[in-house]
Amino acid sequence: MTEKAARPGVPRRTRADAQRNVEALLKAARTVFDTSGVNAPAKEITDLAGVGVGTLYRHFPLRSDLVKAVVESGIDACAAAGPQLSAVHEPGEALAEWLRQYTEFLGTKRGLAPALHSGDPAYEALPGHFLEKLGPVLTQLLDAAAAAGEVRDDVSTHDLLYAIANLCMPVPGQGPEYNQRMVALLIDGLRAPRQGGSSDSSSTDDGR
Amino acid sequence: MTEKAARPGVPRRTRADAQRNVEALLKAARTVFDTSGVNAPAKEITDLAGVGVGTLYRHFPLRSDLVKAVVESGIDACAAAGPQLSAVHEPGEALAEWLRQYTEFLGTKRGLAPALHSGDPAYEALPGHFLEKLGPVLTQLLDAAAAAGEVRDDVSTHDLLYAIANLCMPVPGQGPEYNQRMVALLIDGLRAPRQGGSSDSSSTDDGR
Amino acid sequence: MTEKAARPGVPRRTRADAQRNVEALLKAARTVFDTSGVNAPAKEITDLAGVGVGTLYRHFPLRSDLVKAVVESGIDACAAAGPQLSAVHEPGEALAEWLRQYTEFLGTKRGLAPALHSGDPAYEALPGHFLEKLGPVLTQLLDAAAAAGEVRDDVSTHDLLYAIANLCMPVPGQGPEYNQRMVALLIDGLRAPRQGGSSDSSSTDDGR
Amino acid sequence: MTEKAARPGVPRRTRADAQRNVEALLKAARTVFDTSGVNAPAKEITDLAGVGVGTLYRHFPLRSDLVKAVVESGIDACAAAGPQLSAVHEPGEALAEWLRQYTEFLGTKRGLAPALHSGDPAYEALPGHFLEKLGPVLTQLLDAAAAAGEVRDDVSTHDLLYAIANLCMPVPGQGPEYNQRMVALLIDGLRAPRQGGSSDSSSTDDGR
DNA sequence: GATGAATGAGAATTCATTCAT
DNA sequence: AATGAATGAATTCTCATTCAT
Repeated sequence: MTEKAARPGVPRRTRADAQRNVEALLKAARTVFDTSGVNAPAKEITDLAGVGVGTLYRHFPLRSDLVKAVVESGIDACAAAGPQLSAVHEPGEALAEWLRQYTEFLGTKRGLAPALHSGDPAYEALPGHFLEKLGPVLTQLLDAAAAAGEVRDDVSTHDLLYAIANLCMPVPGQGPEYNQRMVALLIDGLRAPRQGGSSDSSSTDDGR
Repeated sequence: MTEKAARPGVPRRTRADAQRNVEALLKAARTVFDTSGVNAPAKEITDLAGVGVGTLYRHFPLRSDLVKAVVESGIDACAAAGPQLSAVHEPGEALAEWLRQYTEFLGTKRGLAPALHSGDPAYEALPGHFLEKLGPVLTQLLDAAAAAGEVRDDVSTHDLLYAIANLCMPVPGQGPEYNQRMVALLIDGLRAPRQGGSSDSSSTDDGR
Repeated sequence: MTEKAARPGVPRRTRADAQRNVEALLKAARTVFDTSGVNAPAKEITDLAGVGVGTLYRHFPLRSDLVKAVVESGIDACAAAGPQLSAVHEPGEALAEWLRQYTEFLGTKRGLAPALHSGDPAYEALPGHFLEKLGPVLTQLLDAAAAAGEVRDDVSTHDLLYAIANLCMPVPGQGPEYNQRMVALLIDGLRAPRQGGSSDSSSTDDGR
Repeated sequence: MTEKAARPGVPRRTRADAQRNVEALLKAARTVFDTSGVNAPAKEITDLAGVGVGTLYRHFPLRSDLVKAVVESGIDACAAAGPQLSAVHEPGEALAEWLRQYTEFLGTKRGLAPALHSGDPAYEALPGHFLEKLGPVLTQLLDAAAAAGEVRDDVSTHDLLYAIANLCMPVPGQGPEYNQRMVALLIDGLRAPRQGGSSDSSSTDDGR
């Protein structure tokens, strides 16, 4: 029990290898997810990472653990951008810009989208992680912009986070710039005075 | 339905059963796809349809055949709505209304979305079917609205068809009305004068 | 639904094959269990039976289903012997003889013993099956013998069924006749006037 | 314990730790064997012992080494009891009492029984260890009792050692006292005048 | 044409064992 | 000596697909 301390010269270093493996796995997973989807055989990932399957299972016992780790990588940077943008832009523009960055961030994780929509209960928790980290950031931006009258106030943080995530799904024959373009369209809709539809559609129950 | 009569010399008596089976399979597939995704075990579908697996394979040798059939069911009605709407609405509103109907149509096929984004090459052809049938219809509406200056002219049929398909992906905790709401936002963006960003953002390369 | 009836000439015969497979599996399982224990790889059994693994899983989804089936095969014959013996023997001898036959029956299932004692919860239900079928039979014999004063009355059906099952566990270097011999010893103990220990042992807590 | 002193020239300092580990492993193994069987994952044992897997393998390279060590722990005390009992009891009672103590000893190792009956060749040697240590002791007692006419003379040491080991297998819903009771029954049979079966069973080939 | 039993390839997962630290 | 990360063989189980009836 006290032996570890009793051997000061052995700082339990092997961790470096383990860390390297975890990173290799993460990197490989990102690649493979993009290539073959989140349900790609574990072997494909470990082969790419150059480790044995056992190593994958040691660090990520559940497939969803790996997915989660991939999802979460980079999310902090995205969250951090919010306050910074608020500081240097008008509320509306800060919001728009953050959404563009968010879109870009999602472009990084294209292969994950199917997992989020797979319906597999194992991934049910994933969106929560997004919300938890990014929700508060976006809420801040959204509220500020709404308060300044620069965007409509009937769209929630949650609405937006998911709508954009949806718009970021890869589309055959199109790259990330397509998604940026569509998101821009949505943002325009957000900033435009609410239209809802002309004359007769105003009576339509459009689910709002 | 009229096929029996179409082959006078062939007393193909069971044709009615086969037809009934195909329909049962289609119905079951729609349900199961929604519930368990497009890769649900074949057994799940055949059990629900009340037929043997063999019957499924006879009519839909490839899984993608079944998916394709499900995708295509109802698409004609959606396509037909275009001209009708053009006839009774202003171009912009006709477009908006058609997109709403398209959204509703997609709501019918929620379970299919993952297939479209699965990356599985077997489903690569699916989007083509959409485009083929619905593309011309939407193009007509879009061009008319753009010509009338009611919508921006830098968004293509293809762009829109996919963007809305993306926005129609199911979101946890939300029903179809959520998707309608987000689509409405996109439509607003489409009808709004192009903004691209406020003053300073005009210089920003916002990916468009 | 009514189609089956509509084709009287097709009596759904394939069952013969299935039945043959089930029997082949049961036979193979009995052999393999004896050879390699109840936890032998499924492949070993299916190879011996000459069927694919899938067939094993179709008929016996759980390993314990197979074990149970093996356990139960032959149990009815054993149960049936009870009344017959009662009819032609004195109570004490009927009991003894039945226990001998029970021992012989267990010899048939030597490989199963470890399963019963594996502690694996999957097999927890197995003893129940024994009890259910054989318990009543033995109870009858035991009560009759006790009533006739030919055996002690402080040993229950349950006690005996398990004790003998235990005594029937294979012993290295010994065949079934060893087990018969030990069971005979137990039976002698059962028929002997209760001793509990001589004079001084009467004060011993002998666990009874 | 006294080993340090036993090797004067070798300043083997860590010996104490090693010893402690071995003991911890033995204790843990006993527990785990009882709980999860002899084939429990090594990790389960090392976790309980609070050591790394490597340590387990250092001291017990083969699983059977560990099992053997567990089996043997306590066996000496059991062996030693024989002569003591002979000294203070009549031959028959000495034997009976020793068998009771042996039963109690086995109760300590309940989890091991499946190993002995697993058929796994790795454990084939185990029974030999029993025999080697306890055989001579029991032989002495048995011979004395037989010579005194207090027990039948057609049951061997080997027979008894195994029969009782079998009777000591855990039975669902029963504790060690059940096993004591069944062993007592066997002992009664041993002490009873040989019966073999009444009149008519004498003609039965009852496997003896 | 319909059925469902059989097949067997494929994927997940576990765990004994090795070995670098 | 101790540790625990890494490995990968072994095994289970599932399911798409075929095929005899």
